Amino acid sequence: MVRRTKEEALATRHKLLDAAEILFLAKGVSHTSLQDIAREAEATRGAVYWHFKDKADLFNAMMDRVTLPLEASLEFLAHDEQAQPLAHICRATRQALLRIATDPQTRRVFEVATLKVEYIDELHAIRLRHLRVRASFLEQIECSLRAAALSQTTALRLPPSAAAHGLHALIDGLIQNWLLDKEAFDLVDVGEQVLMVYVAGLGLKPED
Amino acid sequence: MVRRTKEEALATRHKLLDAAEILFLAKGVSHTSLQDIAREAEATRGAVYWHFKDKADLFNAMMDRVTLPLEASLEFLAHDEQAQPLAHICRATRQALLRIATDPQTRRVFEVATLKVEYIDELHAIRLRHLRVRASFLEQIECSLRAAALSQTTALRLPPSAAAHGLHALIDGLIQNWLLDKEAFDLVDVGEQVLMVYVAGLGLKPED
DNA sequence: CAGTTTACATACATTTATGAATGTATATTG
DNA sequence: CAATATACATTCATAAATGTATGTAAACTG
Repeated sequence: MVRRTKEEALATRHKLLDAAEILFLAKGVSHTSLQDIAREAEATRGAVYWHFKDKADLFNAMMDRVTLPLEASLEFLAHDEQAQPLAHICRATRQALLRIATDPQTRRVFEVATLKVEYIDELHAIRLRHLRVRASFLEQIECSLRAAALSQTTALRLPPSAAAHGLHALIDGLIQNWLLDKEAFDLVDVGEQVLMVYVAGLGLKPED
Repeated sequence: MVRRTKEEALATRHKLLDAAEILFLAKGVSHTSLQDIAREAEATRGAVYWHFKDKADLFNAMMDRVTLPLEASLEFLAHDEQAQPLAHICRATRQALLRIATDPQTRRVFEVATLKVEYIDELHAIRLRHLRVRASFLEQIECSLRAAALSQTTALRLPPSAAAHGLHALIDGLIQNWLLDKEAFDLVDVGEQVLMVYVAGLGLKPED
């Protein structure tokens, strides 16, 4: 009944994804039925199946809504600012941590992706996405680290690849542990501090 | 039929847990039915429900089988070796990484706990366990870092708590990322290197 | 060695999720 | 403005998982 206009349809699509975020976070992905999602969004499973092929498809759409813009902004930052590569890393990291700590939607989706979903073939896309993001992140870091070492005429204490893996693990580990218990420490503050420690350990002097 | 002796019963219990490890890893916890587990273990759901209350109970038993001994050995190491606290951290870390990288059961269970299960209230125990292990780990690290700074008569560049959180995040992040893609880097080698970098960044000189 | 408990296997009842099929009123389009 | 496609809602059939209840033969116990 009451066929909706295109904008209204887009709105229900977003309501469905909003509902999914909430419910996935609360009950986990696999324990949330499409029925649940429809109910929370004040729609029916018909609407769900109209907009999405199945739960995996819906899940991916939910991820896209947050990660695609985020990746885009990372890409954007990457092409900016070739001087001061180290400062660039620090700023980008700080911005990401701040975003996770303050933007509810980003936090929700990150938490779902980290703690509320099982990485299985059905949701293979999430693993691929994760790996893809990581790869570009690593590439970016490695490049910046090389540039920083060059401009400071010091050699890194590690092969750049290993150094980049460490830096990434540090940030990733911080995020995951913070999501597990948000009271344990301040994500942005501690993140900034330990990042400084790590780059200092690499033999680099802070820029800026 | 054919009632088993106590030892045989224990054996089927272990077969069930073995089966659970395999299947959880392959299909994820929530997509593995107790039927699946029973079949894989060449038993029936009757056996499963005899040994375990439900899937959550079985899951926890599976975790215990690996983490309890592991925690015990950590405890053991903790009371050892008060001199050279830094070297102690390095050795303990190296040993843990080595174990994850080489012992199939440990790796399986870690991978299940990290990637193949949803942290929801039903499995609340897993979150609590995770937090408990982390807390004791942090305490241990923080203590060792203080001791190291004291013995080297240098001040840490960070408050010890933040320094410990960073170190833990570094190791944890490495493990998680390695589990996500084991070809990406060598866990033990890179782990050792980045750990050195981090403690150097803290302002400490390597012991040993 | 009789009684009891153990260690399961089997059967049953209930619930629940899924996907497909169908219905339908309205927005959109030529 | 008629035809068609859209945006759902409803219904149905099927499958599958769970928990419980019951059966049972052999191990254990006094």
